[in-house]
Amino acid sequence: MSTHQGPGAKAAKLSDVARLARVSTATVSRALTCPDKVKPATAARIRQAVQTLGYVAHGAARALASRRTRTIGAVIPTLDNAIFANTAHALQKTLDDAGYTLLLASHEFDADVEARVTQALVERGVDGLVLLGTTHHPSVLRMLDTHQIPYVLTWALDASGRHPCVGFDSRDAAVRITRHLIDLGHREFAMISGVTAGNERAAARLEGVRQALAARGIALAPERVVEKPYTLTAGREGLREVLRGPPRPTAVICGNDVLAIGALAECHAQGFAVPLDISVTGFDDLEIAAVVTPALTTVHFPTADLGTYAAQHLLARLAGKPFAMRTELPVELVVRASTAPPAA
Amino acid sequence: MSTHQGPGAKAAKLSDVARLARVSTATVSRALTCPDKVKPATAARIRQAVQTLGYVAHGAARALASRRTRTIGAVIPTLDNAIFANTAHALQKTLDDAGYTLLLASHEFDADVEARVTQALVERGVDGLVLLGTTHHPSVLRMLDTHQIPYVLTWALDASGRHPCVGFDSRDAAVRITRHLIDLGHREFAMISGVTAGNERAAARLEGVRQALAARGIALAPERVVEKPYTLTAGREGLREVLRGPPRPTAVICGNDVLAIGALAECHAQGFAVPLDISVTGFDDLEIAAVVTPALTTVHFPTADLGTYAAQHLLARLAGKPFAMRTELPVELVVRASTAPPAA
DNA sequence: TTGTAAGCGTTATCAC
DNA sequence: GTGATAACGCTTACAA
Repeated sequence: MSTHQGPGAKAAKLSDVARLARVSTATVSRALTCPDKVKPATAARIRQAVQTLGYVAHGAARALASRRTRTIGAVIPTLDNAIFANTAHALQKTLDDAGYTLLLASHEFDADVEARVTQALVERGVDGLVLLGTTHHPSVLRMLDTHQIPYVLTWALDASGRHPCVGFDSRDAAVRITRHLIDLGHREFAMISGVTAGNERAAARLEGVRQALAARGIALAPERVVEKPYTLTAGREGLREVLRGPPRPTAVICGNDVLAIGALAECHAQGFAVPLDISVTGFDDLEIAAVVTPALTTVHFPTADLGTYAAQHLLARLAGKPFAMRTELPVELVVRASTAPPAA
Repeated sequence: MSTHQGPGAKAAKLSDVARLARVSTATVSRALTCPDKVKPATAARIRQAVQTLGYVAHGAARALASRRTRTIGAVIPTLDNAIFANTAHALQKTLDDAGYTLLLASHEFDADVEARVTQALVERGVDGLVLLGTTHHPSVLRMLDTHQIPYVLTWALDASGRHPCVGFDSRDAAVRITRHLIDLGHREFAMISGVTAGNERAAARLEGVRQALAARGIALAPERVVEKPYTLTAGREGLREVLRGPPRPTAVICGNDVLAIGALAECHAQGFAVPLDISVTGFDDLEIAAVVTPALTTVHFPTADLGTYAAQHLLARLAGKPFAMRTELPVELVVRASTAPPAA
């Protein structure tokens, strides 16, 4: 039963609760944070007073005195890509269950912006930080060190072994999907990559494709590689571009699922049968890719698990529990339809 | 040029900067918040000291002393739906440009959780709050009043006129789309609605459809209405369910675009030509709906603009500038292909 | 333009 | 178990 306050009633503070409950502020503070350290009767009186006054703790004061905010920051490239929103969602759920609040910031693939928003989060006093990827502005890691802020890198695996990380191996995934296509008999490849500048994941995927092809002696001509932002229309454009001039590629690998869906849409628009005339593959694999485009072969990345594990990693560290320095999540090659090349 | 700190160097505080710059803490504070109130030479010395020490302000202390956090909270149903992620993204961009940080919380369509996370944000000391929809737990509005926190309701328009809001009229949009279909000649309708419990937007859309049909004397049989969560597979299921038993509906209205895309996928799976055999319409209209499903008729909601305007509204209030109590954003009926009913 | 000093609302360390 | 009280790091009158 909540007691109604008059409109505009001034916000109560700890001392108000203390006065009403006829105890000291210290006791109220204890009752609020470790209820088992006060006598049940006292605790009840305090609870009652809190109710009556509609008391809500002042987070800043609490943070200043306790030197903890129960807040975790996450810096992601963008919320506009469902795949990151997905990770953010999992992060937020896991943290919320543990009584932590998530502070979310995005940088739209700009390293300077990333440094700025990270500093903003540090200023806000986050107890821990989730960073996406392994390459960061030097000032970022320096800040984390200076302020002794626990952090975890996600969506990638740190090769140096110096940073805690939970992620998957984009390059290896690209190698696997490419080998799969080669094994099916494809020889004419094209790639619609994400923009590799400032995006190590996009770069790793492109590199993996290149490497797997080179290992089998297959060339990937420059005009067969285009870099595009992660949008559907860019995927359509990309397909048109890699189709210029014969021979037509039989396998088009896309940097992510959004590009792949766009490419598929363009295939249909141009009258190609997929996967009969041309094979399209992608990464990330949103639910939508699975439902809308049954002809799509993808590497599925467990992006929600990523958020959950990253959160758990930080929570463990904050609780002083042991934690794995490096967690690699498995990725899955999802073949939904035959992607063999058309008979020549 | 940043000076490197030894690893683990203790975080500097304002007084350290003051000492190094040979000024008082007050002057440093001023230099940091209103640089034009200190002599340029002093400011330069202070900047230098800040650089050298890698000083980062302590947000909690600052918030406690200044009684402002430069932080805005937003409570949304979920990040899992791209449409809300979209609004969140716009919010965050606009706020970031103004030097504010966004605190994001979601409640998964549970009113109690909403109350809890809102309180968490109030505890964090948000300077303002963005709330989605007009119906909220009573404790939520009471808290905002008690703490005098500026807020704005979004994604809906407040009928009472008591709350600042920026949104659109879901019911009216539903009426418009339904009338459009009636005018084309449809008489057999079905609706795959979102879950209306705890979701006033879903309820408003269903109500709008019902009302427009009733106004023209068209019945919507109970078995022609199913409520589903906003997922693609639910959309497929929904279509199967409303198809049970003749006569087959010629027009299926979906509560949002995700359901609509799922329904379309199921139409294809069942061999229906869309929009020849059956017409599918939806709301929200993600980019993906436009690219992947050219047969889809939708009402397009400007969800990104919503985030931008909501942020601007709060920023204006915090700056003491005038602001519109109620902002209605226009929605757009997007017809991408004929949706006339099949000849009987 | 700059310095002094009194808070801001908690928590935490002591005694009791 | 509970109560004083000194921090916590910064802002902001007010004074100089």
